[in-house]
Amino acid sequence: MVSHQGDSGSLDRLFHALADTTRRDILRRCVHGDLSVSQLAAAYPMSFAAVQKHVTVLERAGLVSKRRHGREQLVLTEPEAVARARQALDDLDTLWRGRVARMSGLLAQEPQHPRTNPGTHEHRPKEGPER
Amino acid sequence: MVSHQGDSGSLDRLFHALADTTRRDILRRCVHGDLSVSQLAAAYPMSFAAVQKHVTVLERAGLVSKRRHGREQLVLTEPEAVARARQALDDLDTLWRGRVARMSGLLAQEPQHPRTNPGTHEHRPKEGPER
DNA sequence: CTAGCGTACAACCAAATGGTTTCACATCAA
DNA sequence: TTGATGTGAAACCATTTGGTTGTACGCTAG
Repeated sequence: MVSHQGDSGSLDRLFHALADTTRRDILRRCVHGDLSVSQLAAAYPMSFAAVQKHVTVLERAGLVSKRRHGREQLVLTEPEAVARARQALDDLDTLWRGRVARMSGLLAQEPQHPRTNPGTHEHRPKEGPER
Repeated sequence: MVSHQGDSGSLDRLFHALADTTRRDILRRCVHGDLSVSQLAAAYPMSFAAVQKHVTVLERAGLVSKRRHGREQLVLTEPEAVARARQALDDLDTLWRGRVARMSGLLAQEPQHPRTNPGTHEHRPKEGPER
């Protein structure tokens, strides 16, 4: 497997869309698909246009679709896009697991290159400076 | 159990760090943890400082850690952070699945309350200049 | 010790982001 | 028809991002 993802730009858009609290909240609210953009907008302390932009970002990432209902647009989250994002993370994890398996497999025949095995690595050496 | 993640800002940082092809590639290269920042930088068509900034973004998101080896800094990806991101996606998916189950189960006795009060939903509306 | 490498950080710049207000256009209700 | 409502898109602004170059500093090699 390790499906090497085709389009990196689409993944960029996907993760970028997920990288905002408001947008993730919109996704959560729209699993039912019965909220219009304006109903959605009423739930947030920002303008209608701002929420509309968030929805547009989600739409271009494939994370939601819109369905007309009269003059309203009902927003519906697309679980397949979420699955695509998860697949990318799974690929990373698989890579990591592969590394572990390979390490334990080669441990016998790779007799300790002086500083190859870090052993216990400490967690979070320090907090990076504010940028 | 749908662990409602505590810090939204940390998830923002996580997904933002993942939303760049170069950074995802760095993550892939650093599963083995034996590459220094300058070795890493040699692999990309940009300056050392640019790669260093990418590493900093990954570090602040918790996706990599650095380990000093002499005068070099070896970069190591942290699979636990990847798991955190995946957990967030799983929560979304669970929500979606729950919706399907609930719909087929409760369709008879839940006659569509038109609009749930927007104000009562906890949303954590981005306190302060967090962005 | 001195030279050089690897790293960190600052200053700077163009472009993108996230927000605002405003205007235009459909569509529904009366 | 008239008017209110829902949506979309533009212009604009402040801040962030992603890149550059330059400089300072720690560590290792000779």
